[in-house]
Amino acid sequence: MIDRRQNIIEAASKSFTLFGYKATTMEQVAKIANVGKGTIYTFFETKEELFKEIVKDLIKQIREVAVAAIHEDRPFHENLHSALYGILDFRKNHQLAIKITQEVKEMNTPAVREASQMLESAVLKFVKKELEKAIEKGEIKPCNTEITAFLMIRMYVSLVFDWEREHQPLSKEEIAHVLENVLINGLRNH
Amino acid sequence: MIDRRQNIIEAASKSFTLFGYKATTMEQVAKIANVGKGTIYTFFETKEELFKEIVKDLIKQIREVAVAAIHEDRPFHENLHSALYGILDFRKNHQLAIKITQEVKEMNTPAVREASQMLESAVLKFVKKELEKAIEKGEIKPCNTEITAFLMIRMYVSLVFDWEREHQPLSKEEIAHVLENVLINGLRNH
DNA sequence: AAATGACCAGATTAGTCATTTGGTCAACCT
DNA sequence: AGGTTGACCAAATGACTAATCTGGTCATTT
Repeated sequence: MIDRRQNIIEAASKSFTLFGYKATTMEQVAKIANVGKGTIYTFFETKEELFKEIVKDLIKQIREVAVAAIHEDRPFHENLHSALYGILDFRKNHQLAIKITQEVKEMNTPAVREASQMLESAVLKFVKKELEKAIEKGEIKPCNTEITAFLMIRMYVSLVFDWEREHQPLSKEEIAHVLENVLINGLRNH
Repeated sequence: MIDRRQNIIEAASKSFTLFGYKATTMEQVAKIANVGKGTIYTFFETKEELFKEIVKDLIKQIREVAVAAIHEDRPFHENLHSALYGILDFRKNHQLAIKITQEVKEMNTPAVREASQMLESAVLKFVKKELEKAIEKGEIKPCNTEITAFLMIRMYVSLVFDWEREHQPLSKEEIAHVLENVLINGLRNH
């Protein structure tokens, strides 16, 4: 029990992942972390702050996944595809991310909704930056990067999460193909 | 009180619009329609069937709006824009459509969810047909019309409904502009 | 023959109260 | 003395129940 703070974070993370934000009690976290409940409050002002700390870390991990998917020498659409797909794949497999989305849908806890928005906004910023880089390189034409990033993410989320609600799920390759044809090349018949 | 059936439909429509599906009682409908409760059941098997009848009519109206927006001599993207925008504008202003979306979000009543899906699927079919027509005419290149229609609708809904959750709402012209640049022409720098 | 509303079983709701929980702080180690 | 703790509190929660409501039926009325 050397680093009590880290200990608490790990315990809380476990509990949030397992039971969600609302169903996690501070006493539960204290027990898992092997500390008294009061100790938690010497490191974190509130339950919410503790949660935010963990979400911040989650966002950091996501950014790492995205950055790792980018190779400066590859064409823009390939990079964007692997980055976005990586992000969504991470989110699809990361238990805490799943719990957050679940909880925001079925109980709409304010703190959880806020966390979810922060997550979204981090991804938006990332895509926007990539768009700007691509425009500067001349790979794509100038456009409103805010709206375009927003749309691209929506499309990706739709393809990865929503499409399979009523259809066969799409493979990574199919999604890449759709992205390139619809978004990059455009539908127009040249 | 000549056409009792129509009378009931109108009363139910009023009530569904005002209070939503769940909060509408058959007795309420009977009272508004000036008939006995039993009479409703001589025309409609269940509350759900009555609701579906009304939704069917709503879909018909939407189709009319969309069809009216199409002019065969205009380019594909203009038609699609005015049709989709017309649909969403209708939906945004039609009280019953609003109630349905609200209710499916906050109570998720099965009958209402189903109605919402039927609505969506009707729009999807419409856009898909328009895409096929445009491909045949050679206006756009061949593509998976199902996925593409799905994506276009998602994009439109995102732009019209979701974007303004955290930004200035977009004008009709801005949306048309984004549609043409992102979807039709593509982002690639030629 | 068509329309009706009293009626019923099952669902929903309002109200209650005991339990739980986030957060505090005086006592307690070390 | 400074960090740690768990008993403690007000507020929130949720389990439970009684009362009400509602979709649907059907014997009676018109």
